[in-house]
Amino acid sequence: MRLPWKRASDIVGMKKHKPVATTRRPTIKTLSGVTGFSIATISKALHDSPVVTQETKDLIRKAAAEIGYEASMRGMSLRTGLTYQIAVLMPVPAEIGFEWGGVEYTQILSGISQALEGSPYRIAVHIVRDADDGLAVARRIVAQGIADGVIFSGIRARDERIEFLLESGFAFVTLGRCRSPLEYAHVDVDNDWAAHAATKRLIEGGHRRIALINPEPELSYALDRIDGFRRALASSGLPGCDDLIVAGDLTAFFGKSSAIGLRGIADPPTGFVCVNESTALGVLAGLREVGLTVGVDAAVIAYDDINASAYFAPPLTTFYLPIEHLGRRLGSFLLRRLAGEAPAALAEVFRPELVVRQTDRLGGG
Amino acid sequence: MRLPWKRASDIVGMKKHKPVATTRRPTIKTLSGVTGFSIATISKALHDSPVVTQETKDLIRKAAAEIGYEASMRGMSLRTGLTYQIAVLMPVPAEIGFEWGGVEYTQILSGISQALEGSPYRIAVHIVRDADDGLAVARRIVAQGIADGVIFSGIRARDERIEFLLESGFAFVTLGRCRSPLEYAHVDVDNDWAAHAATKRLIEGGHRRIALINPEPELSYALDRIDGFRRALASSGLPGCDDLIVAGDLTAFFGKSSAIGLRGIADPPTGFVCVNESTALGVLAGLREVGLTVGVDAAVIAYDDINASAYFAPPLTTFYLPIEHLGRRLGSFLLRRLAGEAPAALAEVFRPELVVRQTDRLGGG
DNA sequence: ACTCCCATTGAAAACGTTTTTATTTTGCGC
DNA sequence: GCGCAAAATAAAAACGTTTTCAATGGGAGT
Repeated sequence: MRLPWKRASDIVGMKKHKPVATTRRPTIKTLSGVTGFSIATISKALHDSPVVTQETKDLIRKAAAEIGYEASMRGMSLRTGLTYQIAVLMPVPAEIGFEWGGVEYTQILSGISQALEGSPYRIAVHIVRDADDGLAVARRIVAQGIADGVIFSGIRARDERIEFLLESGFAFVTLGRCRSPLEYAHVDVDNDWAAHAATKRLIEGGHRRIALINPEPELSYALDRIDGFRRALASSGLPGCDDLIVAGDLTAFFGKSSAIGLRGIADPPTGFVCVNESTALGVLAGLREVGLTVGVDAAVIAYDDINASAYFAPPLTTFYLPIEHLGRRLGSFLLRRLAGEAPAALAEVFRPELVVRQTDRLGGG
Repeated sequence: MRLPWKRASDIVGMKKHKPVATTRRPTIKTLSGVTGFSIATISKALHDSPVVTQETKDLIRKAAAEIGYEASMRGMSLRTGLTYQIAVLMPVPAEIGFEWGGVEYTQILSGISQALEGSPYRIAVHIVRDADDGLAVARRIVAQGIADGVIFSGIRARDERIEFLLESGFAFVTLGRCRSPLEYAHVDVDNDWAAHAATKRLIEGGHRRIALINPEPELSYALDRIDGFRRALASSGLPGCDDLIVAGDLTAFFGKSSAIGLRGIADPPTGFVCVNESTALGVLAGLREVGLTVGVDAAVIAYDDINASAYFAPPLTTFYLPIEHLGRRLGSFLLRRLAGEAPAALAEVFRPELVVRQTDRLGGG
């Protein structure tokens, strides 16, 4: 192993403009000198240990506040083995290229960060290419103790990351559920319900041939949506539309090419259920390109996008879920997990809110 | 100061399924036992110090690789005073609400992360509400040594964060430049040029009244764009359009209401230069609402968005810049800064690429 | 008054590094 | 073979905590 990295002390260009007033930040020893108590007592006092008198605690806390003492993360970290870091696995496909759908993570991070406010924990972002890479990163995080907990998404029907983390007893929360009957902290969206509702809505609008623009089928929530989609058709006594289910990445390009392709087949779809806003935008563009705007509707199940559907032409009916909420839950669940709560209690499934923006009736708009 | 946070060791629900095979990860002492060398020699060998024989280095490195030794970040951190963390200040307005434009940070993070790959540094995301909050966070980072360097954006004409960090000698890189003549590492976009080119293009298309949908005027790049905008009009001998410059947040809502408002005044604009895709989408929606599609064009200067303009109706001409590139530069500049390079050498201004998608001619489309 | 115990506090070790200083080994000239 | 400098390695201190264990004190019970 080689560490070709220079230390900060080596850095030449970093001239400290205030080299004289170099008052190092106070340590526990400084506080010991000020108060006269030993560092052991001080540590205990600041941690509210029952063995130390209330009077002493007050004294020490007051002094700490006065000299502006804050425990050094580095010292704590070494001693306790903790890092006070929450690893967030952010999926970024290797080849981003010109288009990219992965737009929702800013809000997730924002939500998590809000939940972590006031705690000593910080977010550390780890970029992962795919689920396999995610597993590798998770392994490294556990093996090297890089973080105290992990948050990740893009859950697959059978998810090795979940299995591994459960086995190693590491704290984690997922956005999404796998299909294995495992017990772990998670936040999810009721995708089955949303897909069912969206499909049902189009059926009630008179559509009988409905397409489902879905994400890659390894993803757990892709299956959930297929379930809801099929259920809606079946319960309405309509023939299944499995031939109109397409799966791909979440780009507008995929939406567009799917729409064009599907409109070219015999008995083409007149309604589209889209996985997110990007694909919906693409579908609209595709329909325009083949000269269709009336008689074809689209509904979006967008719980992870920029909520721009209102500005599309035509405006789209969506199932909206402020993903920041989910992020906040992810963060607070992980904190509670780290505090010792059992994972069984840490689960929540959100139902997105229907935002009606079009009539969804065949020929309407 | 009180630390109400439990340790990992307190956590009850975290049963280790493999309590027996609890082989702690090897430390430098383990390696010392294995090789017979002292920990001092080992440390030096792994850091490629010239005082240790090549033979010994090889021996130690081989042993290290065999037992899978990796230096503990915690130990290093305490000793060196470094954290091996890069703080990225991610701006998130307090009230996200239903709409939100801040969508680009995922790509920035991805780029930075790519640059950091192979280095011991990791990204730590810090959410900030605004520039003032950013200053407060920067102060805390410096005072408490939370990170070794900072990356931030949303630079203002006069930016206190830059001033503070320069003064304190802390390593940082900015996305954007302030207008003060200071020397610091930065990455930026040639906003003046882009605004000039976009405006010029609309002028050549026959437009004489052109609106500029701009971000809030405290931002440095808002001023740059106004400069380019004015310059284009002036050099074409056209009267200025300062009355058509509007400033606001980067949401589609702002774009829409601006377009509607501007089309309502006397001598309304027929061309729109938009700050980003969200506002452009809003402008299109607004123009639709007032019954206008022909005779009015829009150009987008979008270097920070989802690149969906191709799917708008009509498709928009944009100035595109893959922001991930900028992110990569930000990361590598910070690494070089940390390695001691002078900030003067660490500056790069990108010129976005024109992507023509419409004729931009008055009446065309 | 002498133990004994409990309540506080203090001393010291430990976490895993890096770095300074000291010690040992080697090579060389005589 | 001896002395000495130089080269290589080892020892020890330090970074800032937490935690175990020891020490001190006072009060109650006899």
